Amino acid sequence: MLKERQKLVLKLIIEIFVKTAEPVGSRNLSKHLSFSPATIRNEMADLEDMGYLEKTHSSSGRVPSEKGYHYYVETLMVEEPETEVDMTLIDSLFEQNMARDETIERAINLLSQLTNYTSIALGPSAQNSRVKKIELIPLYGDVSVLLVVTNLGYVESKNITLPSGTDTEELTGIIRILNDILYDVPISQVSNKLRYDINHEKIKELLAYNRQIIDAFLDAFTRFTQSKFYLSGQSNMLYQPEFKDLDRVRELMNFFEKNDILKLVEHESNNGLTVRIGQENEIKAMKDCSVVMVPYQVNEGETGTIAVVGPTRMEYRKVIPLLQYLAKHLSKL
Amino acid sequence: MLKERQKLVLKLIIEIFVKTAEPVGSRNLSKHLSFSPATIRNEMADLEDMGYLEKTHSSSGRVPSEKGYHYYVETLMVEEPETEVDMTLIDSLFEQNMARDETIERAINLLSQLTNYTSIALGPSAQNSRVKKIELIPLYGDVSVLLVVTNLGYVESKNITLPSGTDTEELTGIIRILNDILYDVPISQVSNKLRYDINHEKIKELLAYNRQIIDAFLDAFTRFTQSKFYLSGQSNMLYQPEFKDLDRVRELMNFFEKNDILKLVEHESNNGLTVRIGQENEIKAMKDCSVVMVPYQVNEGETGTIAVVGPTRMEYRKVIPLLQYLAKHLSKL
DNA sequence: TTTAGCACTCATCTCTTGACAGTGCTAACT
DNA sequence: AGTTAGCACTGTCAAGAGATGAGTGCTAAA
Repeated sequence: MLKERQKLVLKLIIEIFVKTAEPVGSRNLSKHLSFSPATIRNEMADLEDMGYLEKTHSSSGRVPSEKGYHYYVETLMVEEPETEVDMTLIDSLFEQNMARDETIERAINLLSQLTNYTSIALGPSAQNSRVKKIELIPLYGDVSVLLVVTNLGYVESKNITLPSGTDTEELTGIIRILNDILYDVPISQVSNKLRYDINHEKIKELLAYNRQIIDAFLDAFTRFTQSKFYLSGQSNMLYQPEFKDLDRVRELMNFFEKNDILKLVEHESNNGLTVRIGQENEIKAMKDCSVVMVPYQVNEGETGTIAVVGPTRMEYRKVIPLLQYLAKHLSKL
Repeated sequence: MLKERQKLVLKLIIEIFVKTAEPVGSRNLSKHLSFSPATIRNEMADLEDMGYLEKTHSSSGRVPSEKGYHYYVETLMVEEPETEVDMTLIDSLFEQNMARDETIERAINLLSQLTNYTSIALGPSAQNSRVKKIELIPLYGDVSVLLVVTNLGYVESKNITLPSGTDTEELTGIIRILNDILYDVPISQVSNKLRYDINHEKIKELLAYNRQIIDAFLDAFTRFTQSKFYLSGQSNMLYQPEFKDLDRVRELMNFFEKNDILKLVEHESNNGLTVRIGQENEIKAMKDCSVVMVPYQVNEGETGTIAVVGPTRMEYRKVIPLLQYLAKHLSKL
């Protein structure tokens, strides 16, 4: 158990380090505290022994350890008061009443602007919705567009070229069959149903008729299962002093460019706030980085995630409330 | 007019510099040529006087000037023979017969992989297509989804909440009116038509009835006019020696992150290959960068652009044929 | 016209040095 | 006991001094 004064010192060190990114020395600390540098040095030595602080070299000031950050986030941290102002900015964004996709995108942009870190949103996927209606609309020549609409309003389309001279009535027949088979089937089960439920007489009929339509379907459906994702403020990281080394920058930017970030954000079983500090995200490029993520719920079973990626030296007391506030807003949409 | 030997020297300097990114000296050149360093130095001095070469400092080797690159691209350059191999890779990508969006995305990825530069594609916009069909499909409660389909198969949708207790028949009536008014109207004119053609009796009726539907429409239509765009291989630039300076990196990454790249790629009136070398793209972040772009045509009036961004010291003789080859393929889709 | 030779110019790398920020420890003070 | 002043010690960082080397321009000879 930490003594009160130790807590105070730890908190101060973290908050100063978050601002300056420089190891914090006893002289510097004593300006904010009513103890002499020597006393503070003793406390720091103790905190280091307990694993809350580290040194960058034998005669440097102290730097928080991952354990230190954790303790800070869990017990020491108090919400940054200025965050209130930022929240009104979020409010006003939501007042504009835009389409959800755009709202998420703008929210993520705002978030990375407010925090100066990188923001990520994983949109809800259509995977949990069910087929509502399938349509085939003739366009020109032999080309038609296939439409699939789900019960939550997700839409996917794909152009297909039918064998020339296909009978229109026959087509409407096919579409009717598809609607019969697939109505109210969850998106996640459609491809199985189409592929393996071949015993079904009607599907046999269909396959015999035109393989291409089925393929177009499968294509459209796989697109349903890919949830959109938004990324903003990557370049903010370049202004963080921990990325003054070009190799680190390359590593990080490569990482952002790949879709590996998805793995990072896949939220934990625990469905509230998750804070992963430093090494905990096992990705090499994310050394010295932390991820804070919060799920949001859009509909029954439809959940997405928003997250902020920053250096371990992150303004948790600002980021965490902002993320939670944003998630609450998004859930209300 | 350049003498043959001068052309040879210029070409060699450019091709060596493209590989090494180091100023090219006379001794180095003489290894590839059957003249002594002194002779070559004389030619280089002449080429510098004519503005094809530059020095980084008084006693450094030579570096091509922008004028030098231009001359190279226009007259000296011969297609890199290995590009053939890359083209078969492009071929095999197109054999997979994916949806167009995905094809473009994958093509751009491949392109940045093959070149080690950054690739951009500007998808064709739906702006030039016409309204084919409008539908309103009830989902649950008072929520319906609005669908707009164009004659080329573009689809946009938007969920709307209708005033509770809206009559279904009334709704189908509204949709019929909208279809009547907007059928075959070019997307680019829809919003004008809806907004200013208010004299039209039927629209008056509609507005009186429900403002929300109109807004949903306008929203869906504005999304039609935004052409998708694809960006890949940003981080490739970080491995180019011209970006060993962090400030440059920040500038460039910022630029990539903003949608300003669109401005860069907006293709010229001249509808073939465009090569913009160095300062010609007036954007500060693009100092020392070149852009090579080629339009591709998808349908009557539907054109997009693909482009490669790299350092001025770019492998033009590889990039240009690849881009053109890719554009040809995309046009065939 | 070509080439060898030479003096000269920068950029770059390494080594040294001094300033500086911070620590741990000891001894004195409350 | 807990706190504080003093001091020797340690590591980082920036600036300066050579030393090295690649490359040039110019001149004079082949």
